Amino acid sequence: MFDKYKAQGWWPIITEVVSTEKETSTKDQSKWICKYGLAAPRNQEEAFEIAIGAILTQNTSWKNVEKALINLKSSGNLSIEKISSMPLKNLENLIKPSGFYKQKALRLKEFSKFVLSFGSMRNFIEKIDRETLLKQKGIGHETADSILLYACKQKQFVADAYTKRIFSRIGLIKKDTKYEEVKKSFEENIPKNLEIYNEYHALIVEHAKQFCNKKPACEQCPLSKLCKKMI
DNA sequence: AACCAGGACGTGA
DNA sequence: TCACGTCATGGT
Repeated sequence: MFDKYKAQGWWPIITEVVSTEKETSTKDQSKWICKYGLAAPRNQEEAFEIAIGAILTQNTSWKNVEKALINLKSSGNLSIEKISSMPLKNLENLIKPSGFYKQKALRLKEFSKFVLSFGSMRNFIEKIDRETLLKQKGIGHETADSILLYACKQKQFVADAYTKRIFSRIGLIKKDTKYEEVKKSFEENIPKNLEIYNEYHALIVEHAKQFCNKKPACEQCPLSKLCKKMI
């Protein structure tokens, strides 16, 4: 997969692009895009954004999550303090494009307050463990592992639905294998290395999007030869 | 116009 | 434990 897709450079981060065109310089023409390959998180703000993105992307396409994140960021509300203190209705409106916006607004607020209970994002990153994180409402296995791996740099393999779909089709696991078991088998069979955990999951997502989606494109798939195609 | 998207939770069996 | 309904917007 790496040969095919190259390094993914997760996690993606929302960044402001300032236009340098002179003709329209009367207005401050800036736009926001989602950028990969930044070696994020480079600071606590990005770590927090990653956690927020992990919650927003629950059963939702990343494209819709981008819209929600840009709404938050461009309005200056993508911070622990703002999300935990702003009116619920405002938050709901900002994240509406990501879907399930009422429950997600609550989850974002609860999570932000949870981080605040550690004192700061830095302390949260230092102290948080998987069991404690899983007790938070709205944070299940995958979201927890995404936050721990990509925001906190802990060696936790993210075994999402894509992972199960690809590797059950290939024939390496059964399709009814539970999350914790899939996670364990990966952690036992690939090098215990942060970069590899990071990149491996990102490649799985890319592969699932390009070829191994619900209706797979097996003809063009780079893994076609080694796959048992157990659709 | 159905169907799907980087899930999680509450419920009843 | 486990299958099933619910939550919701935007793209194909």
